Amino acid sequence: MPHDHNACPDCGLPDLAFAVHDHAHCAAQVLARAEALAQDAGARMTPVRRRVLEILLENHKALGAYDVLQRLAAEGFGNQPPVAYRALEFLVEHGFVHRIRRLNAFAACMHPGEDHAPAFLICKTCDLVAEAPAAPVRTALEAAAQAVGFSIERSNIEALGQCPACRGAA
Amino acid sequence: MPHDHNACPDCGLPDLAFAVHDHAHCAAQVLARAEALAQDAGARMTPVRRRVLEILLENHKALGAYDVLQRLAAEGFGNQPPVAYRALEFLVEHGFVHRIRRLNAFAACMHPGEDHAPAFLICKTCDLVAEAPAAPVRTALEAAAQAVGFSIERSNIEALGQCPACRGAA
DNA sequence: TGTTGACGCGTTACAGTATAACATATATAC
DNA sequence: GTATATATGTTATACTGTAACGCGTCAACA
Ligand SMILES: [Zn+2]
Ligand SMILES: [Zn+2]
Ligand SMILES: [Zn+2]
Ligand SMILES: [Zn+2]
Repeated sequence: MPHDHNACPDCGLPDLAFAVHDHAHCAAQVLARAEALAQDAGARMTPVRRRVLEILLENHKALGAYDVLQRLAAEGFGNQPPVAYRALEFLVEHGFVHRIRRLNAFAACMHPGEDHAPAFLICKTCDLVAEAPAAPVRTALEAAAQAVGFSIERSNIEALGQCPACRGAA
Repeated sequence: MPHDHNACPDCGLPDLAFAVHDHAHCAAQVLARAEALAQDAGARMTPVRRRVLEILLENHKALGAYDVLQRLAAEGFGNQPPVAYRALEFLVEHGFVHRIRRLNAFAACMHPGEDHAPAFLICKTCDLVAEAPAAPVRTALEAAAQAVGFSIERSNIEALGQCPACRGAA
């Protein structure tokens, strides 16, 4: 039986993105897991790729490709768009990063290796992005598709609103 | 009691986008309804706006803003991006057009005035875009958000895959 | 009826996002 | 150690979206 999707597998804290938590720990765990998974898959976690993941792991926000690129350039990596886009593409393909279409941006996956397809909750006030467990949502979506004979390959479910903290402040 | 969301309110054909149907009739109905709704709302359906809606109603596909613009320019309207974007913005705001984020494109709403928030089924083979009734999906999404204290304001649910016809052909 | 203010449209200019194509360097496979 | 595949850097360009200004039109109102 899998553990609660929305909890840190190590410290057990629920609701990671929106709750206060030891994010250094959170990020380190995810990075280590991603490294191991890449190793297992025979994928090469090169310096640029690792660095991009680290940058995205700095907080639970989504960054545009050009934001990432700016960081990379400042650290001596290439300074042209493909440098960022290629690293991001690799990370997305391997499930280490999610693409948030509504924001034209990318966010580190907080549950790498769990083969999930979460719903993204985007706080319009603090910009935090959380991955919500979306199994029931996908089931309903799959049913809706099946009703008209459509077969789903990939899907994106994104919600814009307010996180608990920002709602409380308002 | 509302009629079946996925049926033509006039001819009753289900599964409009993917099923063969009299699309001229389909488009005319939707256009007429949109005109009436705009009238009721005190919104001005100007020539450019009407034309953009007509263009999007030509088939059940999504068009990029620049595709629309090209059509407009060829017909003597302005040929600069804001012309297309402004008309599209108006149509989206009034619920006559949906924005498909995954495609950076826009598709005519086939159920104007029904205050719906559908899931979009995008066929990667024939490019048709269908609106699937998504009430259960939204309910599940709402539940997932509520579980972490998040309040949703807007959301987009988009699925990429194959429509029945294209799946049959393969 | 003449003024005025809101709105829509056209245009210029620019900002932001993404990819194609080629050259170089690096790492794996044999 | 060479051949082969993979990754990186770079140039150039394509695609998507918006800010800001000026003009014309239409409706409200004095
Ligand atoms: Zn964290
Ligand atoms: Zn994830
Ligand atoms: Zn139709
Ligand atoms: Zn619709």
